[in-house]
Amino acid sequence: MEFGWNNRADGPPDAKLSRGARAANLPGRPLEQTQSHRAGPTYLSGDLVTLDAGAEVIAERSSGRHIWLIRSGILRLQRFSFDGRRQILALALPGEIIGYETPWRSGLSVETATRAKLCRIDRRDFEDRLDADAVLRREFAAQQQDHIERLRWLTCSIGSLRPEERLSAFLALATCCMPYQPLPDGTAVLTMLISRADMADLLATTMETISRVTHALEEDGVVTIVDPAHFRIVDLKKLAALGRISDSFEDMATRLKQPRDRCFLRAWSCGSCVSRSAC
Amino acid sequence: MEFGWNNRADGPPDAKLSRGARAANLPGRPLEQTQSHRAGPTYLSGDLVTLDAGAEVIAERSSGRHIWLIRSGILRLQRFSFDGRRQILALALPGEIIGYETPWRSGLSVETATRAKLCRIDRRDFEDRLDADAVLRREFAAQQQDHIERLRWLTCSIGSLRPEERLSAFLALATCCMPYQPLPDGTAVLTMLISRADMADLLATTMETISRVTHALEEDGVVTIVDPAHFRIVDLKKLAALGRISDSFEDMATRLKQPRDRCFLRAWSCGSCVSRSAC
DNA sequence: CGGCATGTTGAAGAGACTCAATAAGTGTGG
DNA sequence: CCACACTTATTGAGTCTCTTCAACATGCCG
Repeated sequence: MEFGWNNRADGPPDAKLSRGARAANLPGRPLEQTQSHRAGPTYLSGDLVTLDAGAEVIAERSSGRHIWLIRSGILRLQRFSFDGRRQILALALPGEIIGYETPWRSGLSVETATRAKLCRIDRRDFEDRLDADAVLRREFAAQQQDHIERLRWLTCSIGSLRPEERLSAFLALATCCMPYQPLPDGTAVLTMLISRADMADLLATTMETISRVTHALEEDGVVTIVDPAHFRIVDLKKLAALGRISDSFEDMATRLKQPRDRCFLRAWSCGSCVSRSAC
Repeated sequence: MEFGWNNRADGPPDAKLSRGARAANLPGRPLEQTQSHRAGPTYLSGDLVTLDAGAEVIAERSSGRHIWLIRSGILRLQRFSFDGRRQILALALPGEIIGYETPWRSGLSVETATRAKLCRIDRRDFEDRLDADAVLRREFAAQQQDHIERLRWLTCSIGSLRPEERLSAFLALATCCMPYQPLPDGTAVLTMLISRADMADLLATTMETISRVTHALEEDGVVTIVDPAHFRIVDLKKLAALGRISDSFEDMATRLKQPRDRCFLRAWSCGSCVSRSAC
């Protein structure tokens, strides 16, 4: 079974499709709303929660009593610096666990970057389960490892690549974890699920630079901008080369595409989740 | 027992003391030498190895069969980008395990940043031991967590701080893991064990900028440059504030100062190591 | 239609890099 | 002990990328 948005019954709704994307029958991107849908103590353990984009999932100073399994959507792990600037440290994808970071002090917070469905899990529960189940343990260790490697990629990119190179790499990798619909001519259309601001804060640059660089890539004929949320990837190989990840692209792609969710989703498909087909 | 260089019998030799430092009776910094002392398959498992600064410990494409316990000295985990530029992703300190990164492909390598004593351990051995010993397992997990947090700090610093701020934070943190000798007047002298080039490549800037910023900090009266390898820290609080880590300094300091080595050093004090007092 | 959020474009300025020259310190040889 | 080679660190000048700030465009929704 392949892991991909195109095969999902609960893919993003078509509500915010631009004219161009609607005509081409492409998936739309959910609307970002700053609706602070706080995760209060009202949800039962294992309960399914649906949040709009921009909702706070874990506050900077949180008890850390709960962790979250992502069923759909994308979350961002971020930190605000003294002057209000934001650095996104990681995007978390469906099937991944987020919030297990030890004592939740270091000024990190987690928000939804898109509309998302989450499963809240009690930390104690989670640890007990992991202790008892070697398969889960192994899966979780693999996730942690993936997390570290992505963070290392990010650090190296920010440290020694130019914004254009970082963005190229990001777009190339995004084809592995965002809707990516092939076209008859061999190219394919990527649906960018996160906002320009999120891209900028992940890649440690500004919205303006992202915009400029995107258009520069279009000039170079590597991508075409269908509309702000849809890029036609003309030359994925070249994109990876520009992003300096030609060598590691296969590896990174495999990990991003992995059906990470299987065992966790099975493990926590009980409770209120089991009653919904979306799970 | 406190973790500190000043208490160590095997601290850095005084051979390379500058005039100023020698007069003040400060510890010296070992000489950087590009002597590529490859770790061949001749060492026995658990064997103690002494390497000069600049020696390759793990090559970019390594089998990953061995991991290393650092007994003294500092190692650097690094990656070279396409144009030969280097990004240091982490410094590894005494008591820490390095080289456990899964399949050793992603272009990472490990070298000594100072003269170092290492203990080579067979990966299988290590894993078996970890499986059997909950204390070791916990210690190792804590190390991994520390590693992630430091990497996150680095990412945020590079992403949203200026070189001067990054360096300030680094100097403040260095007081926790490099020789730091208090003076009667309340200030203290930090011995910088790594080279300007390493500082630059860790903080994602250039040697020139490091030099300029260092002198700017001296202008501001936060530090005094005794000689290239010795800084008198006049105002540690202000340094941390400049580095934007006032809030988290205590936390980070505690973790850097932790006697990380105890259980690992005990666990692998057998074999050839036990016969040397340096262990 | 107007309000609002998001995204794009332009112009100016600053910060950091590059390149090059110089200084300081170390080790070697005679 | 000193001259020499060599590494490491510092300083200077010029350049350029990227940010900043501002205006403008676009799309969505009431």
